[in-house]
Amino acid sequence: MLTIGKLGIAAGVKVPTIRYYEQIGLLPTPDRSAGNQRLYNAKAQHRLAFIRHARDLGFPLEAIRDLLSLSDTPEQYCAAADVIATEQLSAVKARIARLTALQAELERMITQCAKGTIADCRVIEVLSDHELCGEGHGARTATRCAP
Amino acid sequence: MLTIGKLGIAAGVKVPTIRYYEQIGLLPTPDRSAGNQRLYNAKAQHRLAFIRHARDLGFPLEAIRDLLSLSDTPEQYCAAADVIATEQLSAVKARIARLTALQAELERMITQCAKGTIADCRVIEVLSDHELCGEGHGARTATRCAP
DNA sequence: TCTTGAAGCTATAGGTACTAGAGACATTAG
DNA sequence: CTAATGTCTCTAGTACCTATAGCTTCAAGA
Repeated sequence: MLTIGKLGIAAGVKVPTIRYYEQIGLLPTPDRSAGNQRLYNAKAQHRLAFIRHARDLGFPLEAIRDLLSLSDTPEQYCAAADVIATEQLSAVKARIARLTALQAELERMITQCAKGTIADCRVIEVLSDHELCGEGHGARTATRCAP
Repeated sequence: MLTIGKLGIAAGVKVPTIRYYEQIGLLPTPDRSAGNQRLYNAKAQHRLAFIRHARDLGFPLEAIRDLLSLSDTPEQYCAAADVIATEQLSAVKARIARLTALQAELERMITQCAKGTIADCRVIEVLSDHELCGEGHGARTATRCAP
């Protein structure tokens, strides 16, 4: 059984964040020690690691709640989870493309910087170019710049 | 000259967000029409598209402010610019590494989830398994995905 | 020209996902 | 046993928007 601090280290999540996840119902209320401290088992650690990775992937907490409920009721089809994952995948690919372009421009700037001023800074041009977006623009947060 | 609504459509940013960016000094105060409506030129549109893309890539507004200062003051000393660019470059590289790992994870998820019910679906397992993280996972804070 | 409906204005409040702080109790290393 | 660290609850604050209210301006059709 892990205390909340150990769990946080194991899963890579800060302690107040764990308590916050419990508060909003993403994590079940854990057992308590004689001194009222939270005690977590391996299953809780698994669940928290899942939440943390999904957040890293850009899933909003509500989507994570849905995914968890799908796994909590395994008789359901997985198509809903697959749809969410596929959406996130295209968003991730678009981000990688734009970051790679920005990386190239920053490297060019740093090289140029070795010789004079940055009079021809093109950072804005590089990152304001919609060509790197894919297509649709102006959707909502999670899927911006991704079909 | 664009009105704020047209600008929002062009750059993929909601109208209240544009006003918010102006309020916090990320966008300069624009000209106004006779009837007090904001009017934007192509330069403002470029700048807003840049902000939006940088936000999409996960840069905090303060980092964006730094990046914009590179192009706002091209005459500034290269040393200062170099510091900003180098800082941002390492942030960009870390993001690319992490996103690439996450892309692999998502692709694996989708493949494994292609058929069947949640009972066979390894979405939760894959996403809670630190072994499948790859490198850049946890770049945001030093302690995430700890051993 | 009038009108009507979308789009703009300011100001304020609310939302998501945390994060930090205070002050008290619990646990553990020396 | 004591000192240091960890955990408890609670409240408040942050970053970054987003929605609402109540008003004014603009543009296009009758």
